[in-house]
Amino acid sequence: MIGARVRGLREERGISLSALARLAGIGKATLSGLENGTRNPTIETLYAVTAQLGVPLATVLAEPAATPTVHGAAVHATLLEVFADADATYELYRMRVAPGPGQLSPAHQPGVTEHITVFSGVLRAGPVDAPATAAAGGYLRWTSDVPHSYTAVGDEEVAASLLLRYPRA
Amino acid sequence: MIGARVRGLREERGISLSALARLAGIGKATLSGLENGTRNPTIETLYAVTAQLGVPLATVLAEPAATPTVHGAAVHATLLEVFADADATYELYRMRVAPGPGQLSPAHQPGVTEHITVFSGVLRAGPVDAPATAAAGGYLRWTSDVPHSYTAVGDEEVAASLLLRYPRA
DNA sequence: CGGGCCCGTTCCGTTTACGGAACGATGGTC
DNA sequence: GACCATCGTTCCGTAAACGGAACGGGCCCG
Repeated sequence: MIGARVRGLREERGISLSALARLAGIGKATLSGLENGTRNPTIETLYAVTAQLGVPLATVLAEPAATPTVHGAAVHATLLEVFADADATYELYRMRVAPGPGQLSPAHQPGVTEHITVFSGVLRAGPVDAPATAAAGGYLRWTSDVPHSYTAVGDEEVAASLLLRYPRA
Repeated sequence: MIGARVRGLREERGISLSALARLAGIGKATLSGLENGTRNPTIETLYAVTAQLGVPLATVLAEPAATPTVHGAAVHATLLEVFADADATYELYRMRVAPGPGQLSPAHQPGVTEHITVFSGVLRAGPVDAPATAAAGGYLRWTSDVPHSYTAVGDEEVAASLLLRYPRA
């Protein structure tokens, strides 16, 4: 898993296992075992390798579901950041809405608001009884304690940022 | 360094070293040595701990600023994502504004717009001749082809997301 | 073909990270 | 006071990660 990523990065750069081990100041046996997954490396060892590869440690630490994604019929969102404040918790998503029939989302807790800034395409979203439309650069905002919908207008996929605000109960 | 972060996260949660070691399925000696920096833990060990703390591994691996950050007198922004569309390029930032005198920013190219959603604190920002104010959950938007300013109102630091839209020339 | 070179893996002795147990310190209860 | 539970550190034998050396394989060159 992590070994495969290291090996991939090394081969991308076209350098040999022996050479990388020498550059990183570790034994060839260590690097071989790391790449093949037969060793459980220390942070220090892994850092020596990633530093030589010029990538941050996080690159090879394939977090299993580190960035949770939400899939739906038309909507696909990736969590970029969570911010927990005294008054509310914010979740910032990168959202894509595929063209077609759109997607319905059930009501959230009372007081939850959604904030969308459209990057590209045309989005029609909001409470099912009063959706609004925004094109690239536009902004939408509604209180999502009622069922709401997301629909891409036209044939183009919509890209946008979605901010969910959950007030402290 | 990394030990201090683990200790900080553990104490934030108010659980003892013994309890965390038991939950993570590792020895108390191991966790003690890890927190005090007298051991060089394996990935496996560190993962067991961070998983129990509910944070990704990257949280405790003090990466030297992998993502570019913009520092100013009062504003500190971290680039989260860049989105290049046919019509415009978007840059999404995580922004903090320190309390105090605020910060002035010169005019951008014509047509550039800024979009801010405030997470916490109260922010006063916009064109210098017509700034607007937003509290937690609020949204600001202006065309930034004129000089503009950012100021935290009150003593609390402002946290927000900043979206910059650069129309294609 | 033989020799030299570098490749990646395997072997092996040393170092060290590991978990369990023992330790002294602290706080609460009777 | 004695007692007990839990805290975080230290001690210690074991398991394993470490680097160096040896190994087999592939390639090039004379």
